[in-house]
Amino acid sequence: MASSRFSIAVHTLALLAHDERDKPLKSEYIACLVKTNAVVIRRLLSDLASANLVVSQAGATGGTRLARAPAEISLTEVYRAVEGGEIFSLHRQKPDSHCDIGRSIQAVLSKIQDRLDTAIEENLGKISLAEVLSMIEIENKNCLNKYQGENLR
Amino acid sequence: MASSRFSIAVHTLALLAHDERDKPLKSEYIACLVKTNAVVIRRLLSDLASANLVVSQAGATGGTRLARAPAEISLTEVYRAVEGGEIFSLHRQKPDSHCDIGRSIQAVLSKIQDRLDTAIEENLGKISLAEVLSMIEIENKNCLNKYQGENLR
DNA sequence: GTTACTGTAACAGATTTTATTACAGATTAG
DNA sequence: CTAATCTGTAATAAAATCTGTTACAGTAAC
Repeated sequence: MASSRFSIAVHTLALLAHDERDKPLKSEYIACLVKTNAVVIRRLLSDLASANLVVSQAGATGGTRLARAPAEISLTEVYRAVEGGEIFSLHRQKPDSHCDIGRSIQAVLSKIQDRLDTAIEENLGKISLAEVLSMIEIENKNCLNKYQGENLR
Repeated sequence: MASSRFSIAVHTLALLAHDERDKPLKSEYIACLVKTNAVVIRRLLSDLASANLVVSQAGATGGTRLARAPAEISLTEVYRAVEGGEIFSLHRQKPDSHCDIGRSIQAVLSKIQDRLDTAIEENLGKISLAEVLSMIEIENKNCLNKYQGENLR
Protein backbone atom coordinates (compact mmCIF):
# COMPACT_ATOMS: atom_id res chain seq x y z
CA MET A 1 0.00 0.00 0.00
CA ALA A 2 1.79 3.10 -1.13
CA SER A 3 -0.73 5.52 0.26
CA SER A 4 -0.02 8.59 2.31
CA ARG A 5 -2.69 7.75 4.88
CA PHE A 6 -0.15 6.82 7.54
CA SER A 7 1.70 10.08 7.07
CA ILE A 8 -1.46 12.09 7.30
CA ALA A 9 -2.65 10.14 10.32
CA VAL A 10 0.58 10.77 12.22
CA HIS A 11 0.46 14.43 11.27
CA THR A 12 -3.13 14.69 12.45
CA LEU A 13 -2.42 12.95 15.74
CA ALA A 14 0.55 15.21 16.32
CA LEU A 15 -1.71 18.22 15.87
CA LEU A 16 -4.23 16.80 18.32
CA ALA A 17 -1.44 16.18 20.81
CA HIS A 18 0.19 19.54 20.30
CA ASP A 19 -2.72 21.89 20.79
CA GLU A 20 -4.55 22.06 24.08
CA ARG A 21 -5.71 18.53 24.43
CA ASP A 22 -9.07 19.14 26.06
CA LYS A 23 -10.23 21.30 23.20
CA PRO A 24 -11.33 19.15 20.24
CA LEU A 25 -10.12 20.13 16.78
CA LYS A 26 -12.42 20.41 13.77
CA SER A 27 -11.74 18.40 10.64
CA GLU A 28 -11.77 21.58 8.59
CA TYR A 29 -9.00 23.09 10.69
CA ILE A 30 -6.82 19.99 10.52
CA ALA A 31 -7.41 19.71 6.77
CA CYS A 32 -6.18 23.24 6.34
CA LEU A 33 -2.89 22.58 8.12
CA VAL A 34 -2.37 19.21 6.45
CA LYS A 35 -3.40 20.72 3.10
CA THR A 36 -6.05 18.26 2.11
CA ASN A 37 -9.81 18.00 2.06
CA ALA A 38 -11.79 17.85 5.29
CA VAL A 39 -13.53 14.65 4.22
CA VAL A 40 -10.18 12.93 3.83
CA ILE A 41 -9.43 13.85 7.43
CA ARG A 42 -12.82 12.73 8.66
CA ARG A 43 -12.44 9.35 7.02
CA LEU A 44 -9.06 8.95 8.64
CA LEU A 45 -10.34 10.08 12.03
CA SER A 46 -13.19 7.67 11.68
CA ASP A 47 -10.68 4.81 11.34
CA LEU A 48 -8.63 6.13 14.23
CA ALA A 49 -11.77 6.32 16.35
CA SER A 50 -12.59 2.69 15.56
CA ALA A 51 -9.14 1.84 16.85
CA ASN A 52 -9.85 3.83 20.03
CA LEU A 53 -7.08 6.30 19.40
CA VAL A 54 -9.28 9.37 19.18
CA VAL A 55 -12.75 10.42 20.27
CA SER A 56 -15.03 12.48 18.06
CA GLN A 57 -18.06 14.49 18.94
CA ALA A 58 -20.75 15.54 16.48
CA GLY A 59 -22.67 18.77 16.54
CA ALA A 60 -21.79 22.41 16.87
CA THR A 61 -18.66 22.90 19.02
CA GLY A 62 -17.83 19.29 18.15
CA GLY A 63 -14.52 17.96 16.89
CA THR A 64 -11.94 15.32 17.71
CA ARG A 65 -9.43 14.83 20.50
CA LEU A 66 -7.00 12.11 21.55
CA ALA A 67 -8.43 9.20 23.48
CA ARG A 68 -5.22 8.77 25.50
CA ALA A 69 -1.97 10.47 26.39
CA PRO A 70 0.53 10.67 23.49
CA ALA A 71 2.95 8.42 25.35
CA GLU A 72 0.31 5.69 25.31
CA ILE A 73 -0.23 5.72 21.56
CA SER A 74 2.19 3.62 19.53
CA LEU A 75 2.68 4.03 15.82
CA THR A 76 1.91 0.36 15.35
CA GLU A 77 -1.66 1.05 16.34
CA VAL A 78 -1.81 3.93 13.93
CA TYR A 79 -0.35 1.84 11.14
CA ARG A 80 -2.79 -0.97 11.72
CA ALA A 81 -5.71 1.42 11.94
CA VAL A 82 -5.15 3.24 8.67
CA GLU A 83 -2.93 1.19 6.39
CA GLY A 84 -3.81 -1.98 4.56
CA GLY A 85 -0.61 -3.65 5.61
CA GLU A 86 0.94 -5.25 2.56
CA ILE A 87 4.47 -4.33 1.71
CA PHE A 88 4.25 -5.83 -1.76
CA SER A 89 1.38 -7.35 -3.75
CA LEU A 90 1.11 -10.90 -4.94
CA HIS A 91 0.68 -11.62 -8.65
CA ARG A 92 -2.54 -10.07 -9.93
CA GLN A 93 -3.05 -13.02 -12.26
CA LYS A 94 -2.63 -16.37 -10.52
CA PRO A 95 0.44 -18.13 -11.90
CA ASP A 96 0.25 -21.33 -13.91
CA SER A 97 -0.42 -24.08 -11.38
CA HIS A 98 0.76 -26.87 -13.66
CA CYS A 99 4.25 -25.80 -12.76
CA ASP A 100 5.87 -26.83 -9.47
CA ILE A 101 6.91 -23.28 -8.75
CA GLY A 102 3.69 -21.59 -9.77
CA ARG A 103 1.62 -23.91 -7.63
CA SER A 104 3.24 -22.79 -4.38
CA ILE A 105 4.99 -19.49 -4.95
CA GLN A 106 2.11 -17.43 -3.65
CA ALA A 107 1.87 -19.35 -0.41
CA VAL A 108 5.58 -18.79 0.12
CA LEU A 109 5.34 -15.12 -0.73
CA SER A 110 2.48 -14.74 1.75
CA LYS A 111 4.67 -16.13 4.47
CA ILE A 112 7.35 -13.64 3.59
CA GLN A 113 4.77 -10.85 3.66
CA ASP A 114 3.75 -11.90 7.14
CA ARG A 115 7.31 -11.85 8.35
CA LEU A 116 7.84 -8.37 6.98
CA ASP A 117 4.62 -7.13 8.44
CA THR A 118 5.64 -8.41 11.85
CA ALA A 119 9.02 -6.73 11.52
CA ILE A 120 7.37 -3.44 10.68
CA GLU A 121 4.93 -3.62 13.53
CA GLU A 122 7.68 -4.45 15.99
CA ASN A 123 9.67 -1.52 14.74
CA LEU A 124 6.81 0.95 14.90
CA GLY A 125 5.89 -0.39 18.31
CA LYS A 126 9.04 1.21 19.65
CA ILE A 127 7.83 4.69 18.65
CA SER A 128 5.09 6.52 20.56
CA LEU A 129 3.26 9.64 19.53
CA ALA A 130 5.07 11.44 22.33
CA GLU A 131 8.37 10.55 20.73
CA VAL A 132 7.18 11.84 17.40
CA LEU A 133 6.46 15.15 19.08
CA SER A 134 9.92 15.38 20.54
CA MET A 135 11.49 14.41 17.22
CA ILE A 136 9.56 17.28 15.69
CA GLU A 137 10.83 19.68 18.32
CA ILE A 138 14.42 18.63 17.75
CA GLU A 139 13.94 19.01 14.03
CA ASN A 140 12.57 22.51 14.50
CA LYS A 141 15.54 23.52 16.64
CA ASN A 142 17.95 22.18 14.04
CA CYS A 143 16.24 24.24 11.39
CA LEU A 144 16.50 27.31 13.52
CA ASN A 145 20.20 26.78 14.23
CA LYS A 146 20.97 26.27 10.59
CA TYR A 147 19.12 29.41 9.67
CA GLN A 148 20.92 31.51 12.31
CA GLY A 149 24.23 29.97 11.30
CA GLU A 150 23.71 31.10 7.76
CA ASN A 151 22.84 34.60 8.88
CA LEU A 152 26.19 34.96 10.62
CA ARG A 153 28.18 34.80 7.41
CA MET B 1 4.91 0.79 -3.67
CA ALA B 2 2.10 -1.68 -3.75
CA SER B 3 3.33 -3.29 -6.93
CA SER B 4 3.68 -6.96 -7.63
CA ARG B 5 7.15 -6.58 -9.08
CA PHE B 6 8.85 -8.21 -6.12
CA SER B 7 6.52 -11.20 -6.32
CA ILE B 8 7.11 -11.61 -10.01
CA ALA B 9 10.85 -11.20 -9.60
CA VAL B 10 11.04 -13.90 -6.95
CA HIS B 11 8.90 -16.18 -9.07
CA THR B 12 11.10 -15.59 -12.10
CA LEU B 13 14.30 -16.21 -10.17
CA ALA B 14 12.84 -19.40 -8.73
CA LEU B 15 12.13 -20.58 -12.27
CA LEU B 16 15.67 -19.77 -13.34
CA ALA B 17 17.01 -21.66 -10.34
CA HIS B 18 14.72 -24.63 -10.78
CA ASP B 19 15.29 -25.54 -14.40
CA GLU B 20 18.67 -26.64 -15.61
CA ARG B 21 20.75 -23.66 -14.72
CA ASP B 22 23.13 -23.66 -17.66
CA LYS B 23 20.29 -23.39 -20.14
CA PRO B 24 19.01 -19.79 -20.32
CA LEU B 25 15.24 -19.25 -20.25
CA LYS B 26 13.41 -17.03 -22.71
CA SER B 27 11.28 -14.15 -21.51
CA GLU B 28 8.34 -15.52 -23.48
CA TYR B 29 8.54 -18.83 -21.63
CA ILE B 30 8.77 -17.20 -18.20
CA ALA B 31 5.91 -14.86 -19.04
CA CYS B 32 3.74 -17.83 -19.90
CA LEU B 33 4.32 -19.51 -16.54
CA VAL B 34 3.99 -16.27 -14.57
CA LYS B 35 0.95 -15.34 -16.67
CA THR B 36 2.01 -11.92 -17.76
CA ASN B 37 3.45 -10.24 -20.82
CA ALA B 38 6.99 -10.99 -21.99
CA VAL B 39 7.88 -7.31 -21.93
CA VAL B 40 7.01 -7.10 -18.26
CA ILE B 41 9.45 -9.93 -17.63
CA ARG B 42 12.14 -8.36 -19.76
CA ARG B 43 11.86 -5.09 -17.90
CA LEU B 44 12.21 -6.94 -14.63
CA LEU B 45 15.12 -9.05 -15.85
CA SER B 46 16.77 -5.91 -17.06
CA ASP B 47 16.68 -4.52 -13.51
CA LEU B 48 17.89 -7.80 -12.07
CA ALA B 49 20.75 -7.82 -14.55
CA SER B 50 21.78 -4.31 -13.46
CA ALA B 51 21.95 -5.68 -9.93
CA ASN B 52 24.15 -8.54 -11.14
CA LEU B 53 21.65 -11.19 -10.18
CA VAL B 54 21.09 -12.57 -13.66
CA VAL B 55 22.87 -12.57 -16.99
CA SER B 56 21.05 -12.15 -20.25
CA GLN B 57 22.14 -12.94 -23.75
CA ALA B 58 20.64 -11.41 -26.85
CA GLY B 59 20.22 -13.11 -30.18
CA ALA B 60 18.79 -16.42 -31.28
CA THR B 61 19.25 -19.12 -28.63
CA GLY B 62 19.54 -16.26 -26.15
CA GLY B 63 17.78 -15.92 -22.82
CA THR B 64 18.55 -15.32 -19.18
CA ARG B 65 20.18 -17.36 -16.44
CA LEU B 66 21.23 -16.75 -12.85
CA ALA B 67 24.50 -14.96 -12.30
CA ARG B 68 25.22 -16.93 -9.09
CA ALA B 69 24.13 -19.94 -7.11
CA PRO B 70 20.68 -19.58 -5.50
CA ALA B 71 22.23 -19.76 -2.03
CA GLU B 72 24.23 -16.64 -2.87
CA ILE B 73 21.22 -14.52 -3.81
CA SER B 74 19.42 -12.82 -0.94
CA LEU B 75 15.93 -11.42 -1.22
CA THR B 76 17.23 -8.08 -0.02
CA GLU B 77 19.10 -7.73 -3.27
CA VAL B 78 16.00 -8.63 -5.21
CA TYR B 79 13.90 -6.17 -3.25
CA ARG B 80 16.37 -3.36 -3.78
CA ALA B 81 16.68 -4.17 -7.46
CA VAL B 82 13.01 -4.10 -8.36
CA GLU B 83 11.06 -2.25 -5.71
CA GLY B 84 11.09 1.48 -5.02
CA GLY B 85 11.48 0.93 -1.33
CA GLU B 86 8.95 3.09 0.42
CA ILE B 87 6.58 1.46 2.84
CA PHE B 88 4.32 4.48 2.97
CA SER B 89 4.25 7.76 1.07
CA LEU B 90 4.75 11.20 2.48
CA HIS B 91 2.03 13.83 2.01
CA ARG B 92 1.46 14.51 -1.69
CA GLN B 93 0.87 18.19 -0.92
CA LYS B 94 3.49 19.71 1.37
CA PRO B 95 1.89 20.60 4.70
CA ASP B 96 1.51 24.16 5.93
CA SER B 97 4.97 25.20 7.10
CA HIS B 98 3.71 28.08 9.23
CA CYS B 99 2.78 25.46 11.78
CA ASP B 100 5.37 23.93 14.11
CA ILE B 101 4.22 20.45 13.27
CA GLY B 102 3.87 20.93 9.54
CA ARG B 103 7.35 22.38 9.26
CA SER B 104 9.06 19.22 10.47
CA ILE B 105 6.66 16.33 10.19
CA GLN B 106 7.99 15.17 6.84
CA ALA B 107 11.57 15.06 8.05
CA VAL B 108 10.46 12.95 10.99
CA LEU B 109 8.40 10.66 8.79
CA SER B 110 11.39 10.19 6.49
CA LYS B 111 13.44 9.01 9.41
CA ILE B 112 10.75 6.52 10.30
CA GLN B 113 10.65 5.35 6.68
CA ASP B 114 14.39 4.76 6.81
CA ARG B 115 14.09 2.71 9.97
CA LEU B 116 11.40 0.55 8.44
CA ASP B 117 13.33 0.10 5.28
CA THR B 118 16.34 -1.07 7.23
CA ALA B 119 14.16 -3.50 9.18
CA ILE B 120 12.78 -4.94 5.96
CA GLU B 121 16.16 -5.32 4.37
CA GLU B 122 17.53 -7.04 7.44
CA ASN B 123 14.62 -9.39 7.43
CA LEU B 124 14.85 -10.22 3.75
CA GLY B 125 18.61 -10.59 4.11
CA LYS B 126 17.99 -13.74 6.09
CA ILE B 127 16.23 -15.40 3.15
CA SER B 128 18.13 -16.69 0.15
CA LEU B 129 16.71 -17.83 -3.16
CA ALA B 130 17.75 -21.36 -2.21
CA GLU B 131 15.53 -21.15 0.84
CA VAL B 132 12.64 -19.96 -1.26
CA LEU B 133 13.05 -23.08 -3.37
CA SER B 134 12.94 -25.34 -0.37
CA MET B 135 9.93 -23.50 1.03
CA ILE B 136 8.21 -24.16 -2.28
CA GLU B 137 9.08 -27.85 -2.11
CA ILE B 138 7.69 -28.13 1.40
CA GLU B 139 4.55 -26.33 0.30
CA ASN B 140 4.10 -28.72 -2.61
CA LYS B 141 4.42 -31.72 -0.33
CA ASN B 142 1.85 -30.27 2.05
CA CYS B 143 -0.54 -29.78 -0.82
CA LEU B 144 -0.08 -33.32 -1.92
CA ASN B 145 -0.70 -34.70 1.56
CA LYS B 146 -3.84 -32.64 1.95
CA TYR B 147 -5.12 -33.82 -1.38
CA GLN B 148 -4.46 -37.47 -0.60
CA GLY B 149 -6.03 -37.05 2.81
CA GLU B 150 -9.19 -35.74 1.27
CA ASN B 151 -9.34 -38.59 -1.18
CA LEU B 152 -9.36 -41.10 1.65
CA ARG B 153 -12.74 -39.99 2.91
C1' DG C 1 20.66 -12.61 -44.81
C1' DT C 2 17.22 -14.86 -42.22
C1' DT C 3 15.57 -16.21 -37.90
C1' DA C 4 15.02 -15.68 -32.98
C1' DC C 5 16.12 -13.51 -29.22
C1' DT C 6 16.79 -9.08 -25.72
C1' DG C 7 16.13 -4.09 -24.46
C1' DT C 8 13.39 0.02 -24.59
C1' DA C 9 10.25 3.48 -25.95
C1' DA C 10 5.61 4.83 -26.48
C1' DC C 11 1.15 4.37 -25.64
C1' DA C 12 -3.39 2.22 -23.91
C1' DG C 13 -6.03 0.14 -20.25
C1' DA C 14 -6.86 -1.08 -15.52
C1' DT C 15 -6.54 -0.25 -10.89
C1' DT C 16 -5.79 2.41 -6.88
C1' DT C 17 -5.62 6.89 -4.37
C1' DT C 18 -7.17 11.29 -3.44
C1' DA C 19 -10.39 15.12 -3.80
C1' DT C 20 -15.00 16.91 -4.04
C1' DT C 21 -19.95 17.36 -3.57
C1' DA C 22 -23.93 16.26 -1.13
C1' DC C 23 -26.65 15.22 2.55
C1' DA C 24 -28.45 12.70 6.86
C1' DG C 25 -27.86 12.71 11.82
C1' DA C 26 -25.95 14.88 16.25
C1' DT C 27 -25.37 18.62 19.33
C1' DT C 28 -25.42 23.28 21.06
C1' DA C 29 -27.03 28.17 21.54
C1' DG C 30 -30.46 31.21 21.58
C1' DC D 1 -37.81 24.23 18.69
C1' DT D 2 -35.17 26.34 15.15
C1' DA D 3 -31.02 27.76 13.17
C1' DA D 4 -26.24 27.00 13.04
C1' DT D 5 -22.34 24.02 13.02
C1' DC D 6 -20.26 19.93 13.37
C1' DT D 7 -19.34 14.57 12.15
C1' DG D 8 -19.98 10.35 9.21
C1' DT D 9 -20.64 8.31 4.95
C1' DA D 10 -22.09 7.57 0.18
C1' DA D 11 -21.35 8.65 -4.51
C1' DT D 12 -18.71 10.32 -7.91
C1' DA D 13 -14.84 12.72 -10.35
C1' DA D 14 -10.06 13.48 -11.00
C1' DA D 15 -5.31 12.22 -10.60
C1' DA D 16 -1.70 9.11 -10.14
C1' DT D 17 0.27 4.67 -10.53
C1' DC D 18 0.80 0.04 -12.29
C1' DT D 19 0.29 -3.42 -16.08
C1' DG D 20 -0.18 -4.89 -20.58
C1' DT D 21 0.64 -4.28 -25.51
C1' DT D 22 2.64 -2.96 -29.87
C1' DA D 23 6.59 -1.71 -32.31
C1' DC D 24 11.12 -1.73 -33.50
C1' DA D 25 16.35 -1.29 -33.11
C1' DG D 26 20.31 -4.08 -31.83
C1' DT D 27 22.62 -8.73 -31.14
C1' DA D 28 23.82 -13.42 -32.03
C1' DA D 29 23.42 -18.09 -34.29
C1' DC D 30 22.93 -20.65 -38.32
